[in-house]
Parts: sequence; structure tokens; C-alpha cells
Amino acid sequence: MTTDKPLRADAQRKREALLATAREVFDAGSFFDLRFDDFARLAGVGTGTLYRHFPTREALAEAVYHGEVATLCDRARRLQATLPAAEALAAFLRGMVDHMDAHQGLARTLATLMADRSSALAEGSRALEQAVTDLVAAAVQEGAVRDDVDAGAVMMALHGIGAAHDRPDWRAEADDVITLVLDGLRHPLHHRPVRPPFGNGGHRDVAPANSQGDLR
Amino acid sequence: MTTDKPLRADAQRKREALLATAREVFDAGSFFDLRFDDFARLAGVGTGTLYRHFPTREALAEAVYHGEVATLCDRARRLQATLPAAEALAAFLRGMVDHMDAHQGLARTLATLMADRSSALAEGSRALEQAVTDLVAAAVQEGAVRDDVDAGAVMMALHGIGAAHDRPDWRAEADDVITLVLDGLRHPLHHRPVRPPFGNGGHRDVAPANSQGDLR
DNA sequence: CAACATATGGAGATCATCTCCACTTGTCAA
DNA sequence: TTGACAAGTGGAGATGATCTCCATATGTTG
Repeated sequence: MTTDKPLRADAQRKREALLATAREVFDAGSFFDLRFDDFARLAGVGTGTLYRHFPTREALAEAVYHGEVATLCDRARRLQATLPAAEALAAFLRGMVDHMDAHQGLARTLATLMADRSSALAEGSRALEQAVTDLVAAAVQEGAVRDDVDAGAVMMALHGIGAAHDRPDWRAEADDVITLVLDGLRHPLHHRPVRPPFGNGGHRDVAPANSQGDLR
Repeated sequence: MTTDKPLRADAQRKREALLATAREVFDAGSFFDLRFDDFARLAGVGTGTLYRHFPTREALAEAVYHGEVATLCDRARRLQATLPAAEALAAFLRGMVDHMDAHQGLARTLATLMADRSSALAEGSRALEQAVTDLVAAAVQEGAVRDDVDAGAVMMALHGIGAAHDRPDWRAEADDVITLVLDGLRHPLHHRPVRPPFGNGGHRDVAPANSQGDLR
């Protein structure tokens, strides 16, 4: 993590090969149909080598994911530098959906791995989260966006989009989610026409002990 | 699926035992730490029997999930009968978060299994989706909610909440997502202050061929 | 209470995962 | 260059979870 021990030229090559193959296989969606050992074969390395570099499927996924995240973060930074904050945020979110759409297989695979109880990936996405948080914060400062909702909520919505691969109308719905989120992010209407009889209106000052959430 | 072949009394009992144990284990979050065979032991049945009833972990999860969904749908129906549509929708969504919160382990486990490429679960949730769709449709008819966004988007957001278990601030963020969605669902502001330079504003008349979504 | 269908359990076959180590390949100092 | 040491490799097999099979037990029906 901290120590970037200089990898031997040899090792570097193999590692790259593994990652390249992983990308392919992920995108083709066949990652889970493949014995991990066979995956090694496919990449042209021995089992031992595979395990040395990536002890688990998740470790492999994490590495691939890192690349993705880096790209995404780059884009966020670029947008933020070019556009008014609110537009940058919108552009980023819509661009993200475009990207997922273009690489369905990869997105699907990563989402699946992600859902497994490997918080490793969750950790990997901190950078992404930071980027989103920045975008939102800038938009808030600009006054275009409400300040009573956490950027984490936006991350959750993105999670949803990623996790809901395999919905037949994915693309349209994903776009709709972004629309809802962006519209919801504008300053809330001042007259609150819908006042839920349930829950606390959605904020921090959490519920009392009685609320244990069983449905009746 | 179609044929409800009358199960032998015997079998019924075992099946129930398995489901009951599954619920417990799911909620305790220890499902994945358990050998599937040992799970059979735990429920007091032989391996063969377990496999006869539920050929895979997913099949088991699906059965448990069915119960959950039934409860949820019930609640949706009840709310819809009692409250104005918009309130019913809000109450349902907030109640859902409460429920998930109260049964974290179960929600976590189901979400994980769900993410695996078993569309079986996705299929199981059709009923739930129908319930949400109904709630939204009623609210639209009542005029409280925009009609240009599909209920599927709301499902996606819910997915996100479910999938993003293990976020440290889960509860607050989940509430925020619901808030965003509910606010976003109100009629969109008529002057569109934020006009994304990217994407199509989020609707059906989809993007031209050039858009293949690679980030630049 | 036959006689038949249906269901059971668990011993072992099967198969993916991962370890281990004898061997190969790169690196660096002289 | 080359020798010597460290770093990396591959794949044969141990390991351990999953799932099948079937002799036996248990309901069910006329």
C-alpha cells in the first residue's frame, strides 16, 4: 500500500498481462464462468503467478477498478475546472451513465464483485466519492444546490444505477435517476406539499428508540 | 413455477425448518461463513434434503426474499388504501428504509446474493416493483408527481440504498436519497436553471450513434 | 394395512481453490 | 562479461467445499 517496491521487469510484464486479460474477460461478462486457474492460463501465466499478484478474485477486480476510478476522477477534475459547478456536476453524472452504458460488462462485473462483502473495493472508491463530494460542494457554494443533503446520497444513487444492471430498460431508467437526483438537489420547494406521516423527513436528528422498523 | 404440487407433510416441515434457519442466519450475517452442508446440519436436515429443496444458495435466498417482498407489498397496498397517493408513496419509501435498517443483516445478505448474476432474485422483485409502480402512478394521477420519469428509476434508487450497505453513515444517507427522490419527483421547476451541456436531459429520445461513452 | 409414491440422510465422488518448491530469469557489482 | 544472489515462475498435488446417488424411511391413498 505505502511501499511501491520496484517490481522486476519480468513481474511487471506478467502483471500487465493479467490486468489486460481481466479487462477483456470482465467486459465480456464471462469472469464468473471461468475457473480462476483457467483465467491464469488464458493470460498466459502459471497459477502460482496469478495468486502471487492477485490473491483473490476481488484483488484482481480492485486493481481493474482502480484504473476506472482514476479515469473518472480525472474527468471530474477537468469538468470542475471548465464549467460552472452545477453544470459540472450534471455533466459528470450523465457522463458516468454514458460510460457505464458503453462498458456494460465491465460495470456489471465490478458491481457484482463490489457487492460481495469485500470492503476493499468500497475503499477503492473513496477517490471517486471524493470527486463527487467536491463537485457537490462546489455546486452548493455556487448556490445552485441545497446544502442539507449529503453527497453520500448521490453516491448511493450511483450505486443503485450500477447495481441494477440487467434491468431491461437500464439506460432510460439510469438517466431518470440522474434527473431525479439533479432535480431533487435543487433547493427544496419552500412550501412542503408532501409531509410524510412516517419517518423524520429524512434527516440527521434520528428516530427515537421505539422505531425498530418492523412493518405492520 | 406454475404447478403448486402439493408437498408431502413431511417435506413441508423440513422446508419450513430450512427457511426459518435461513432467516436467522441471514439476519445474523453469518451466511457466507457457513459451509452449505453445515447449514443443512444447523437446520436439522441432511445434505440431500437441503439440495432437494434449494439447489443453490441463491434459491434459498430467493425463497426468503419472497417472504420479505410479500410483506412489503402488503404494506404498500394498505398505505395506498389509507392515504393520499403522494403521502402513501413517501410513507412507503421511508418505511422501507426503516425496515432495512431494522434488519440490516438480512438486507445485506439479500443484497449481496442479489448482486450475483442470479436474475432469479431480480425476477422475484417484480411484485415489489409493481407495488412501487402503482404507488407512483397513483401519485401522478393525483397530480402530485411528474409524469415524465419512470417508476423504474425509483426502484434503481432503492437498489442503491440496498447495495450500499456497509457505508458508515448508511442510515442518514439512505434517508437523504429518499428525500432527493421525493423532491425530484415533484413537478420539475419550470424554468430549467441547470441545463447540462452533456447528455440529453435524461430522456427517452436517446443519444445518437456517435455517443459511445468513452471518457475523454 | 398393503402398495406405492415421495422424501430422507449422509458417504463419497467431483471439482475449484490455493500452497509449495524445484527451477528459471532478471539484476547488479566487479 | 560473468558470477552470484534475489526475485519471480509454473504447475503438480493437497485441501476442502459442493453436490450426487441410492438404500432406507416415511407419508399417502384405495
